[in-house]
Amino acid sequence: MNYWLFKSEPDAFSIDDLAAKPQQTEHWDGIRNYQARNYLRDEVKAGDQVFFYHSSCKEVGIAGLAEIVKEAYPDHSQFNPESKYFDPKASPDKPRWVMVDVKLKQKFSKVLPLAKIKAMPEISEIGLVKKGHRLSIMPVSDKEFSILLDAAKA
DNA sequence: GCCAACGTTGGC
DNA sequence: GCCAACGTTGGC
Repeated sequence: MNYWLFKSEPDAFSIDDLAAKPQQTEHWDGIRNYQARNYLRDEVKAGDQVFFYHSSCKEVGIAGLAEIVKEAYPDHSQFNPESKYFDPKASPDKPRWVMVDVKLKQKFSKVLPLAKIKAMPEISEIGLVKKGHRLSIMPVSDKEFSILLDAAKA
C-alpha cells in the first residue's frame, strides 16, 4: 500500500465538501501537472491512504485522511469546453489527464499545521517541506505517514 | 498582495 | 533543443 498527500484549496474544495458528498466520495479532478498525473496514473492504487491537505488558506496543513476507492480513469473535465480544466489537445480516445475517486475516512479534530510539520525533525525529508514542494499530489513514506498520523491525532 | 520557485510555451 | 517570457502555485 502507498501513502499520498493531496493538496486542495479549501475555498475550491475542502474536507467538509468531501464529507458532504454522497458516500463521502468524490473524484479528484483537475490535475494538470504531468508529474502529478503520472503518480495518479501509475502508482495510486485502490486502498492507498491519502492525507487531505489544505493550501492557500487560513489554516494551512493536513485536515484529514481519505482512501482511494477508484483508480485512474479519464478526467472528464478535460473534454468540457465550459470547464476551466478544458484541454483542447485532449480527446476521449486520447485522454491526457486522469483522476481517481477518494473517500473520506476521517476529518481530524484539528488541522495539523504546516508550521508544526516543518518543526518535526523526523519529517525534514518529506517532499512537502523541501524545495519544489509545488506538486499537488506527492508520495509520503510509511514512516512519514505514521508520524504525521500520530501527530494529527494527538 | 507580495514574491520566490517552479512548470510550460513558443520563437528561433 | 535552447532559453526567455510568461503563468501558476502557495506560504507568508
